[in-house]
Amino acid sequence: MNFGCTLIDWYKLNKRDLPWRNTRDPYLIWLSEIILQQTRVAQGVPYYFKFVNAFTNITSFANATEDEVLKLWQGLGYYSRARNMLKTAKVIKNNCGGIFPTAYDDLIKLKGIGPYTASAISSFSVDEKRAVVDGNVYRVIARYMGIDNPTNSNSGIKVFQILANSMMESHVPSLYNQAIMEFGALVCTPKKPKCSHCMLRPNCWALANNKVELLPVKLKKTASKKRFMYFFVVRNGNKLIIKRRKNDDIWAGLYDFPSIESKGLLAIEAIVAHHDFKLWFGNNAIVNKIHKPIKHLLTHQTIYAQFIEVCGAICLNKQPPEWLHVSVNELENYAQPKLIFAFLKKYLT
DNA sequence: AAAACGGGGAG
DNA sequence: CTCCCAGTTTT
Repeated sequence: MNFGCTLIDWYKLNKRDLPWRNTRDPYLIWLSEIILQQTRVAQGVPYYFKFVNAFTNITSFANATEDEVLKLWQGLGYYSRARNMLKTAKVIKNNCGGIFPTAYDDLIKLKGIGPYTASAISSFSVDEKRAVVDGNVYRVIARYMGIDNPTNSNSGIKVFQILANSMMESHVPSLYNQAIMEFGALVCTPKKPKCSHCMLRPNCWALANNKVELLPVKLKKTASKKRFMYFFVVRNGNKLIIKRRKNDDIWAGLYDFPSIESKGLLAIEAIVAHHDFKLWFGNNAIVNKIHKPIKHLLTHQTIYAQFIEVCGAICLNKQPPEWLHVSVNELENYAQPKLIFAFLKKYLT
């Protein structure tokens, strides 16, 4: 029995019952695929339901505001996915008559849809013959075939795509693609793979050569950077000052507080002496409360954050025009980074 | 070719 | 703590 048949037989018996399976609707497949980019299934499922309920079809999605979409996306990370979804929804509404494309060559032109997602949507919706290559596929092929090209190198990406295409053979693309990914997620896992009861074990190169834990090979990623952020919590009656984050940094389009940033740890004396602090709050501002520092871990940076409540003589005329005064019960309409959301939850109770 | 982009779970 | 997840875009 060959590779593909073995995978598909296993899949039919062992697949998970996931909410985006059993549909050919490219809109629903697109929702699930964007949500699942660099995201575990368990984390993505609730968001899939949120979006399906909020937007029944691509046109209703296209009519949303960016704030609305980001609010639904809050907590999922990689927020450019949400902003790109809205751009793509508008393009489909305005240039494709609201009909979601199913052809790889059309899909690949859309924002947020790369080679993996275009392959997934085109194969799952209309069985276009396109082999998906995601983290699971890299792992299964690297181990089964004994491929040690780095999966995140330019040459490695090419090699794995070619191998993935040829290994699909003449199997039903939707079925084969789902099967190889599900197998990678459930059996050929990154850590502690279930080799002992793997049906591919007779032909697995890595198992025969005792290299299962060493494959796939991945080039080391850049070291995590440290950042020190100081957020000013300014209350004006029942209103708080928030602002929308710029597009040149993390959390683009989400809302946080006026803040300053430093390369290193700052004492409170240095914070109140900071140029921006004096500009915004004047010399008579009172630091009401200094919250305990928080260490917020991201994949590529470690953020040391501190929330500082400020009151007293606020220089209202020196406030940047982009600052918003939002009443406490309206805050829930503004998407916030996890760090800010977690603070507000405690602060407001 | 390399860096940037979040948050969570497993080990 | 490190690794990596149904990757894509930007530099």
